[in-house]
Amino acid sequence: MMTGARLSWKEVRDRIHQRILSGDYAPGDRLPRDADIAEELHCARSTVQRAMQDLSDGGIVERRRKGGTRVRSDPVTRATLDIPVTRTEVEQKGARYGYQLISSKTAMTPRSVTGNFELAQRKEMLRVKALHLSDGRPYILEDRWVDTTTVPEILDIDLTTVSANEWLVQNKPYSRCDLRFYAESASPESAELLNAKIGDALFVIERTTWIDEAPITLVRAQTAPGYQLLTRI
Amino acid sequence: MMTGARLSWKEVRDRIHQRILSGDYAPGDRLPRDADIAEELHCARSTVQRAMQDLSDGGIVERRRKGGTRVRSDPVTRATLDIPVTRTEVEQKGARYGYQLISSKTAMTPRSVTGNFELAQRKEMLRVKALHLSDGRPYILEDRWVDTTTVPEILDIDLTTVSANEWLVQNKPYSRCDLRFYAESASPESAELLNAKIGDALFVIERTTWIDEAPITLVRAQTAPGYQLLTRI
DNA sequence: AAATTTATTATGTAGCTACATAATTGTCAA
DNA sequence: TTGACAATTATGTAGCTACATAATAAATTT
Repeated sequence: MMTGARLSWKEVRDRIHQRILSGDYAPGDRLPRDADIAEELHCARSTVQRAMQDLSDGGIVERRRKGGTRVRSDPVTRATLDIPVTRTEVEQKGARYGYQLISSKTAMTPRSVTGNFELAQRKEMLRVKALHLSDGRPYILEDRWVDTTTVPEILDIDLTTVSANEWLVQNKPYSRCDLRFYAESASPESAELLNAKIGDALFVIERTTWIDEAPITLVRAQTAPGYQLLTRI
Repeated sequence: MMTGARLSWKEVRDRIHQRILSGDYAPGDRLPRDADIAEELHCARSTVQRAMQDLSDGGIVERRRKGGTRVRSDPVTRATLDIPVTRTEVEQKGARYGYQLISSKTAMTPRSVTGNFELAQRKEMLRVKALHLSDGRPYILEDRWVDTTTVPEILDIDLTTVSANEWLVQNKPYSRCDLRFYAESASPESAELLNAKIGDALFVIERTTWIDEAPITLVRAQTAPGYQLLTRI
């Protein structure tokens, strides 16, 4: 990684970050202009620019034209999450993946669903319930609505052999995705399917996707007790 | 945004993304080399490089030297989360922020804590319990361990007036942060403090931070019933 | 003194070149 | 056939220039 003469933009970034960490620049302080840092570190302004841009993306500093760069005085913890296809998630843990379709039928969406999609009107969609298994044990219970106007092909898919999760993600890329995380008590139905006790605290991942403005799917994925979501390294 | 003659790297990115979305390039397919795309779109290779890098960061494509660029065949949902200081979070919702210190005393860390910090030995740390309020109602109950070797100053801070959350984030920047999300049933103690019922499903945010290799703090933040974490737009 | 316009300044972006690096492919000898 | 080495190739990075853009500061007018 260019350990010799020239500094890479990542090295520049880390040096500047280090100065912030060590207290050289405190929250709210203004940093020197890119050009001055470049001169000091004997590198090009474009290198400093890339480094600063990365620190800005990471929520470490704030940059404004003419105003310069300053250390964020209201720091946020910014994290990146990866949510893979459930099959992959299970297999990456070295477990055997299993899948069961519970039900699949068209129905009128409740208001909570149209609300999530930011639709004014309720409409008919395909509702698919399915269970993902890890080494034969319940892992994730998903309750999904698929917009059959946007994705009519879903009606021809045999969802007993391919999960909607997998099929959609492989065949219907989305341009927008909203995620929502919360906790919920297990209903009698969920508890039975997830092999949990009624009232157990379940971690829920809710995902809504669109292609342009058109809804694709909304999933409520209830995870089995003990499930944890970690930030990627 | 340079709508005229030249294409910005974001426009290039969006065009390539669009082709993937429309099915021109399917998962697993190899895209043309940067130079060819540059020629086709009448822009510089560096512009395509920036666009591709962004798509790669976003988990849309995979790039390998010599191997070229291909559409990820195992797509992941990648999301960015912002977790602000609790005060800011409350105030951004237009609510009045409140804070109560419950307890603060040094104690021997249990194994679960040292495990999170990746420490071999148990050690004495400061344990701080506090309640964050939104419009006077319980919002987040935090149970925190602070490494007094790394952050000895914390012992001189009056934690009845300043929350450890705020003081640490303003004064002790971290170089590494691990996050963990899960659901948990309310214990009798938590239920009372959070104004919830015993056994209610609570959403928990667990955060561990380090400066270089040295532990700073580990917080278990139990949120009040109804709390939801959303991805930033 | 307030409002408007103009100049200044720091960051943002695009284009070009040159070279570094990692993978793969091809060649040749043992 | 296999192993080692060399050539090729596509991406990655750094440096430079030129100009765009936004925000502030200064100057000017009302």
